[in-house]
Amino acid sequence: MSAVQPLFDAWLAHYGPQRWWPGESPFEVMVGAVLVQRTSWANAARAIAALQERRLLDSSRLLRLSLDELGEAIAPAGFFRVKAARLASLARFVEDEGGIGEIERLPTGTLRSKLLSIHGVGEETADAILLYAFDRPVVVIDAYLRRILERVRGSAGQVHDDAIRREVLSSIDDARGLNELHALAVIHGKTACRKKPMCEACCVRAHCSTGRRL
DNA sequence: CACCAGGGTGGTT
DNA sequence: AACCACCATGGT
Repeated sequence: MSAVQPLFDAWLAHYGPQRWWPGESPFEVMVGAVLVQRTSWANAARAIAALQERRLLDSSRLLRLSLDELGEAIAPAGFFRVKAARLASLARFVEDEGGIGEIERLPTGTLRSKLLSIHGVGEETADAILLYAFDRPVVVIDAYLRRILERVRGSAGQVHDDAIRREVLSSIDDARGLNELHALAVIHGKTACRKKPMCEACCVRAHCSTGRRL
């Protein structure tokens, strides 16, 4: 019996469909996935807007810029020196693969391995790119989802990512649902009570003991 | 003032 | 394998 379905149903009913990711092209989504690392979406969005204004949401054009210039453009997203290098390696990957059109043809497992080989792309970023840029049915596991599932499971000890993947996929296995699940987990984590670990009422019921509503 | 935000890397134990 | 410091801006 999976604990995921009741959470998904409650969140969807309460918050409504989120329809992530706000991005017009796969490359823009990839860039956004890096820029938002450990950063609020509001700040990442400013950096994306700055790139858009300079017509840099294009791998070949982005590669022509120096890291200093790139860093200056994305400064609002924070960690700008690190992220400038990561965007450059992302753009180089797209160019080396022959463009987004070629990347779209790769099988999900192959694409995931390639994404993970990019410097600055870890598991969460790779899975977010697979799901939101390329519409692949993968589970995006972030700190929110881990925290929530650990609490719902109740038992001590950490829940391994592969166990989370299997449990989620037993209830939700299509890209559309997995898209909503991750978005709703983030929205819930930002708006519901922040007790660590989250109380069960926050996760499952219509209210939580701190008085903030689900 | 402290704490957080849609992580990942490199170094140390 | 499990920590740890570090990266940096903007909002609350």
